[in-house]
Amino acid sequence: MNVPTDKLPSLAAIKRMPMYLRVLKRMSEKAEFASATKVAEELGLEAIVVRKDLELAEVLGRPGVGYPIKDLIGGIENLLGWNNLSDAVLVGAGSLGTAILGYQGFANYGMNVVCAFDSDPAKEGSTIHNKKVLALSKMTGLVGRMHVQMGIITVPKEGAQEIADLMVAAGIRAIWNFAPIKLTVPEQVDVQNEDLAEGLAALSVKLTHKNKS
Amino acid sequence: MNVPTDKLPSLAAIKRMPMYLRVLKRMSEKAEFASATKVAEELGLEAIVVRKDLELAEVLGRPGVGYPIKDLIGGIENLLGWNNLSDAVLVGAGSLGTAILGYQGFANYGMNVVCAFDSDPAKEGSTIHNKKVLALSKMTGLVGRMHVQMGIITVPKEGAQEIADLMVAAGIRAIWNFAPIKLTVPEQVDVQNEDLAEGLAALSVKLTHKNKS
DNA sequence: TAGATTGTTAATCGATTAACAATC
DNA sequence: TAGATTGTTAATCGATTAACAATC
Repeated sequence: MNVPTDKLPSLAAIKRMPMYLRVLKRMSEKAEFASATKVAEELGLEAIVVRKDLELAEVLGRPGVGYPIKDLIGGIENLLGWNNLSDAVLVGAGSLGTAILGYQGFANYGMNVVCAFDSDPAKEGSTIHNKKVLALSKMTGLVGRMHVQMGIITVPKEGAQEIADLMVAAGIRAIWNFAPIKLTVPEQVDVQNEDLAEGLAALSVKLTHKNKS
Repeated sequence: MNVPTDKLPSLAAIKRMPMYLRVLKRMSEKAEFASATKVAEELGLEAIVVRKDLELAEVLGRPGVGYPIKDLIGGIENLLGWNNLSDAVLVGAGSLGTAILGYQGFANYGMNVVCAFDSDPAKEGSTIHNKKVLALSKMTGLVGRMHVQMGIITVPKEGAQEIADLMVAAGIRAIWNFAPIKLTVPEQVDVQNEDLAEGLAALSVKLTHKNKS
């Protein structure tokens, strides 16, 4: 049952979607239609970029008017799979884990963090930002029972591979990895690495370049 | 006093540098030379990518042998401007701010977070991960006195623009922004936006796609 | 000498930007 | 009708990948 082979979305475009979603949700309170021009202006982008990206939502726009905002939001959420929430578990209730647990609005981003796990007995049983912290030994069972698909790794890099192995064994299919290390996982498991140092590197070169010239 | 116009580094390559730095520092304990082949293997990249990227460090490699690791590390740090630490201040001592203050190894990434600021009087005077939290009103003076160049914004989006304005007025030249909002700043000020939702979007489409096919 | 790996030029690929007819 | 904006095709740009002679 294959759909007509859509244009395959570029990663760059996908990464811009959350930003569109935020702006569109705000605009939806005041208007019914949004033009690419307007959205671009709000975000400091070129209108052509926005128009190309919004194609991916597969919503017909009206020349001279713009796109119906509600449909656009629906289209983008559908593209990302954010129209029905995925359950996730987080392992590593340190300060980064805590920050992520406290991040408001993952619900807007298609994700429901069920609970956290930590191997430190002192943290076991506590509650962080309304999420229970459980013993790591309970993860496998819970993930299996609830068919949790997504795992978030916020442990120090030494323990990250081990946690990834546990997650994979438990049936998790996508890993959001904050440890600065390459994880080895079976190819059917998706991994998204976050590396804060990337952004800092980008900022640093700009600053350095500027100071030189 | 211009250098011979080097190849201008691509942003993608720059963002891979921290990863190289980590691997090379680890390898430097055991070996003197590292080949692009070996580095690529460690990181799950293609050797050609690594070879091209390492060009930017402007270190001569030896055919059949590889690159002198120490020099390579120096070259990369020099490229990024991480050989001499930049001072930074952080505004917003919430859970994300706390996580960043606690992040070990910014010293490896060329940055020294001097202290944090928060507008909540209850936090004033406290210490988070060994960094003092001061009243926001003290920021301008401190930044000016110490010639701090970099500002980190970890306040909720409602307050972010205001903080950016304060930072700019105080003389900050680069802003690392974690609030999900477009900041308006003079063009000579660099901004690096971090948006966790980007990575989540990328992971979500992969997962969604997989579940469909 | 044989094997590995660099440095560099050229080819490919993909994403961004431009152009413009169609249409609200 | 005039102005704005879409949808789409083509042109440009930049990054990745391939190829290979030079050399340790």
